[in-house]
Amino acid sequence: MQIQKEDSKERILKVAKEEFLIKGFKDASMRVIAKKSGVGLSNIYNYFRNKDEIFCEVMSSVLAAFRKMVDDHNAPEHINLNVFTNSDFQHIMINDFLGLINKYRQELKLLLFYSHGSSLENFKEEFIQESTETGKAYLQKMKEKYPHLNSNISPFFIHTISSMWMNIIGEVVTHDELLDSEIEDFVREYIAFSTAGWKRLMKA
Amino acid sequence: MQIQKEDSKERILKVAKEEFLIKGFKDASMRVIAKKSGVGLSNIYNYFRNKDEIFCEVMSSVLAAFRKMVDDHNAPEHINLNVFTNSDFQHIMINDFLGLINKYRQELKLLLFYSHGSSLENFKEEFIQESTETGKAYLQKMKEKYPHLNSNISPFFIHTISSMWMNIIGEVVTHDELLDSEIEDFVREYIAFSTAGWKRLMKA
Amino acid sequence: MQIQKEDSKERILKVAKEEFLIKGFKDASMRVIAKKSGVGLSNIYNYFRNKDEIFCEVMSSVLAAFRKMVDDHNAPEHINLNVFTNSDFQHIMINDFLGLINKYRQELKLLLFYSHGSSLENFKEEFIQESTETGKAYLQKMKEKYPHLNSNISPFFIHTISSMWMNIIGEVVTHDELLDSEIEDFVREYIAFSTAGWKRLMKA
Amino acid sequence: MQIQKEDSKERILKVAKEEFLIKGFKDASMRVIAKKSGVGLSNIYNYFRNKDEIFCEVMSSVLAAFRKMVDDHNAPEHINLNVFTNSDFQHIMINDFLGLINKYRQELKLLLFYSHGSSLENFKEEFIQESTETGKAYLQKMKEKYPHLNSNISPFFIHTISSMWMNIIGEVVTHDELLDSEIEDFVREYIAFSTAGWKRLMKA
DNA sequence: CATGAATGAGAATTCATTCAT
DNA sequence: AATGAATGAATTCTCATTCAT
Repeated sequence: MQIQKEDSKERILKVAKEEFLIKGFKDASMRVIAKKSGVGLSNIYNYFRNKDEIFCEVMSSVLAAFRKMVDDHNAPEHINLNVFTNSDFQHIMINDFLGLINKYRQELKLLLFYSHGSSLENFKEEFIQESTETGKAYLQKMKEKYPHLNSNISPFFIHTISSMWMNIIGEVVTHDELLDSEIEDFVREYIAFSTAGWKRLMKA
Repeated sequence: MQIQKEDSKERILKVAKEEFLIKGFKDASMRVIAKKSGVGLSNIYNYFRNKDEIFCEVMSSVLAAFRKMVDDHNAPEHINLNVFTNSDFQHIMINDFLGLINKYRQELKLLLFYSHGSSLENFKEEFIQESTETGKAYLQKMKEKYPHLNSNISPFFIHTISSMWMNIIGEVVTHDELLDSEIEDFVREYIAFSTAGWKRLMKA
Repeated sequence: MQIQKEDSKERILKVAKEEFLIKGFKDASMRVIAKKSGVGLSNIYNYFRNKDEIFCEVMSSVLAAFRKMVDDHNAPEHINLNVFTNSDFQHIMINDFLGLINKYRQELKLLLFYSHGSSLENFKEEFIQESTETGKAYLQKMKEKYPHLNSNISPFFIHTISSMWMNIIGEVVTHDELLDSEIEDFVREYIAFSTAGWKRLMKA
Repeated sequence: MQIQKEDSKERILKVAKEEFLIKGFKDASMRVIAKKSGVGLSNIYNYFRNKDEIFCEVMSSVLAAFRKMVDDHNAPEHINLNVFTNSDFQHIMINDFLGLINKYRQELKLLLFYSHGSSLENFKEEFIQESTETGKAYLQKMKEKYPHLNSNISPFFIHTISSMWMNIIGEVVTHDELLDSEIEDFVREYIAFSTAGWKRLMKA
């Protein structure tokens, strides 16, 4: 019947991703995925153990890239006390983020907005938590090195800033229509905004 | 059997709110709500047309308060070009927000995180959109009044800032454990952070 | 459509019993039960929480009768050291059993042979265990009262005798075709057989 | 990948036996058997026509041994009118049984308790039926040879005694924990019990 | 205002088996 | 002898909602 043979798995993944983006993980139906993939419903289970495994496989590449990026930024040679205040540094980091976003726009959308019910539903919260801890550690080091600076920032503020990062990613990812130039404008503005903000906070 | 008679509706609303907070709108079950309310399942439909109407009714008070607050802040006498840069002004506004949050913590949680599947699922997006338009109008007026200031902020930046506000509300609402003092610290920090940011952006 | 209205539950129970007797608990299908009952599949779940609850309800009467009979026989005034050796006593007990069997033939069949997968699947084993303990207690008392008798019977023998009782019930229940006279013959023979057996064992 | 090549069949049989013992014939899954055997699911069908054939092959040895034992005992030179009443004779027979049980404990368990759904599910009943006929023939011969003895035993009693034999086998097979000495005690007791029983029945 | 029965579509997953290679 | 894809029917149970009384 179907012309294709072995790419069933790829078709399933492709269709599943589309369905997840339309309905969300929980409301996406295996029946529909099967039908749209031109694959027998039960046959899907020869490729994936369950719906969650499909979701995770759809997400695997972005998760790996995400993890790699975070680890790179946390690598010892990059640990630098200017993270928040140095706009060059921020530029690099943001551009990395933008690269990720451009490549994995759909997956990030799924991760941030459509993962409810899957085993990745807590990813965002967990990542925020992790970022918060990283942020606290930065401030701790700062306090040691530059005692004259105010590094006495409340934990909840750091948490909120981490959350904002995720929020920004969510916004960029959601707005497919943004031109590159618009994003660049935004980035410039955000860097100006936040570096000024951090300077003020820490000079107090 | 049941002592109460007419407060059935109140009991339904109370139980429904709890269920929505536990399961989310979509996954909350009418059966469970009926059982926990001590009300016959079909009887619920004498009080509400459907599950969505329950959700909206649960949410009606917070929506009204929200609307009122926004309208108040947008009232002509409050329109003021110091919105972003004057920290006193921000303080007032934030305190209003905090009052709302304290009073409607659960409802806001529902609105921001548990409304998927309901007719209010787009509330957050719509509100962000509205705020964005308001923000744009402010800047427009600013440009007219103080031509020397930079009011050429990209629409997406404004949108993102609006989104951040919602995000912050979400964070505060989520963290029930925060002490008042911690929130005060956070507010002071955030005001310092953002007013500095805005000043820098507009002076450019 | 259907002429009957309120007896749906009864029809479901009746049909379910039939299906269980044909297919066994596990292989009986809710769909089939629904179809044969002239009831919508999902409607069954207005009457019963799940398949197991149907089974238990089908079985409730026989379980109660069973329990009552056992308790009666274990009542203090009936505790008697001639249980095994006195044929009159056995006659009474057996006749009670036969009454039960006649009344609950199908249910007993379900309980003994068709309960696999249900929450009652261990009933037989548990009952044998209980009977074994009761048997041991009898022998213990006997030892105290008539020291000259041999009451040193191995636990496994007692267990096996208990199991045999269940086995006999199973056989009688299975053979619907037996005439009352045939059962009477059997009972007479079995009593002769077993009382002689016990006497020999205990005189040793 | 796998070191073994041709013993695939043996591995399948071994694993299948384990699965049957855990889940029963019907609930044992071909997929699981394949996975645990390290054999492709469809490859199993190169060795066996279907699940039933696996079960039968697992059971073939015990069935042959069972058949042989029964035939031996029914051989003309062994036909003896003391079957029931002579304890020496019973001892021999029982020891044969115990040998079988020790060697084929698992298979007997499968045959008696886990064969539901397979083509051997009626083995027990059929064997009981066969034993019953054999028993009747014995009694018939007895009646001819010793007219003064009561050989007028009801068919259902004979059937039940045959069933008891199977029941006893089931109990012994089930209780893996029994020591040899405990089994010996039990056998001695059972022989005493049943020979006394039979004597009483036939002298009447 | 309340009840309980009914509906019909929907969910994910599992099954033994077959087929083409 | 082995693989992996495919099949098609089956499973129990849940859902929001409606209807007649």
